[in-house]
Amino acid sequence: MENVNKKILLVEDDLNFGAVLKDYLMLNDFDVTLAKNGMEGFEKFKKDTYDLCILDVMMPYKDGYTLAKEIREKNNEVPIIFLTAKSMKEDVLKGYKAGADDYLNKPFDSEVLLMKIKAIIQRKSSDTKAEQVQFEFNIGKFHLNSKLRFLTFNNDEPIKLSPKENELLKMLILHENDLMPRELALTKIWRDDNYFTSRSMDVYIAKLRKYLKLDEDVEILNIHGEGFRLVVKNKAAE
Amino acid sequence: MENVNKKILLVEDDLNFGAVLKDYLMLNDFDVTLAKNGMEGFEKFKKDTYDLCILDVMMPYKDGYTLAKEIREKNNEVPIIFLTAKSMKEDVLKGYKAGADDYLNKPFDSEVLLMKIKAIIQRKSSDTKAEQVQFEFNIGKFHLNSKLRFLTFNNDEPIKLSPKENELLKMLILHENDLMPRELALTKIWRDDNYFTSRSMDVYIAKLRKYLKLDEDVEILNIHGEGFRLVVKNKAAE
DNA sequence: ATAATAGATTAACCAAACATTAACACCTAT
DNA sequence: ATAGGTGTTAATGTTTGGTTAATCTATTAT
Repeated sequence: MENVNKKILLVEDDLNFGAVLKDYLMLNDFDVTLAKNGMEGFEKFKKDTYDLCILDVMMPYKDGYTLAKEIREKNNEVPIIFLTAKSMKEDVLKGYKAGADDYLNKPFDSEVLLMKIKAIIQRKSSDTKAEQVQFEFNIGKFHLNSKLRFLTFNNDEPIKLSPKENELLKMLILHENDLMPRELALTKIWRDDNYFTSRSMDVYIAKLRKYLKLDEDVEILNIHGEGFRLVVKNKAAE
Repeated sequence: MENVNKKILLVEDDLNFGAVLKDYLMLNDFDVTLAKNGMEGFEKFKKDTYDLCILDVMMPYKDGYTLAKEIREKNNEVPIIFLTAKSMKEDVLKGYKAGADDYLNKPFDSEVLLMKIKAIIQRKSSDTKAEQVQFEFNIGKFHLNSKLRFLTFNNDEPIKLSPKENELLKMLILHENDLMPRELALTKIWRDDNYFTSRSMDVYIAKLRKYLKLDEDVEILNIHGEGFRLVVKNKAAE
């Protein structure tokens, strides 16, 4: 692949500051799209793919956290950096919970931001190298479209999947017939690994099992203490 | 494998602060090793593998940056967080250049540190998992998949193995036809060698023997006072 | 030969992990 | 306001895994 510039979505309601920051980043060889509020930011996010999102926290109508959550529902991977004037602990924690990769208090030094951006993009691009852009999967007699989040069986009406159902099923399919470690799903999808998220995951496994009952050859098995395994029997007959 | 706690190397010359931070992290289910200077930190780093390093920047003899550079020479992947009293831009940049993943100014909020640690470990944890060891074995007419923990005989339905059964059988296979010392299994699998774990192991040997009865050429023999020996007869006929 | 030690096997028991359904909280859109 | 969708927490039941106990058998040392 050629060396294409990294694309950044910058959402900042302070138009002056936003323009200055955009120029600075563009001078440093990033492709920057500027949105002036959360709504516009989300629209632009949906229309394109970005390597990084920089979100101001305090914005009218839709704040940075809400936007981050919406972005996370669409894309669980893209790095997010929050910009904020306040440095209150609650806000920082809220940010990390919303799936932030980093946090920066205003006023900040632009060179520091640049370093952070480079560090984050670098580490993402290394573990994203096996990145799955693929979003259509066949499993037994099912077909999953993980971009539109629906699952079809034969010619039945498609089953709409929630974001979590979709992510979990996709991860199971990507490990078809192999172990999908519990911990992996929890850290990647739930972004936290504790007793409650683990119970929550069990609930979703039960939901998926219910859907998958339509094809008796498809089954989610548990490997006690390790994780789950999606198996497809009679594959020869496919 | 069981859910082992993440290991953190903490290098901090302020013994008081170091001990407090160590306790706090251990309360949050991390395995913490504390080193009181750069030299000791590097020694400990070489002796073990860690999921994260937290380095104080200002330390006598060997500062945090130098240590980070040494660590990066050995390991390009392990996440590093710097702790520093100063918030000077040059230092921050120097830190990122040395391969930092994050940066925290003292005094900092311990909950914030905890969030950062979790965020960082999560995003790293996927590519660290690539440790592919051997997990498929043939023994007589059996086939063992020790990753998915099952044992198949011919085309029979796979026999599900418990973690202990699986580990023990794997160890026996790795010593095929040779002595597998009792003490080895106890220290490696049971992590303790006493009367009760020894009885427990006998129970597991009995369980394995029951499974292995399917193939009359495979047998677990006892070597009195020494250990066990997995033998395969008529190997020529295989 | 016999006592002492080591091993074999089955069963009983408890704790942890998992499964499933229901209740609840939250947000969004009507 | 309210209905629908999504995700978490609670409540309850089931399964699995591991230890311990009880009872027997084999081996070794004297």
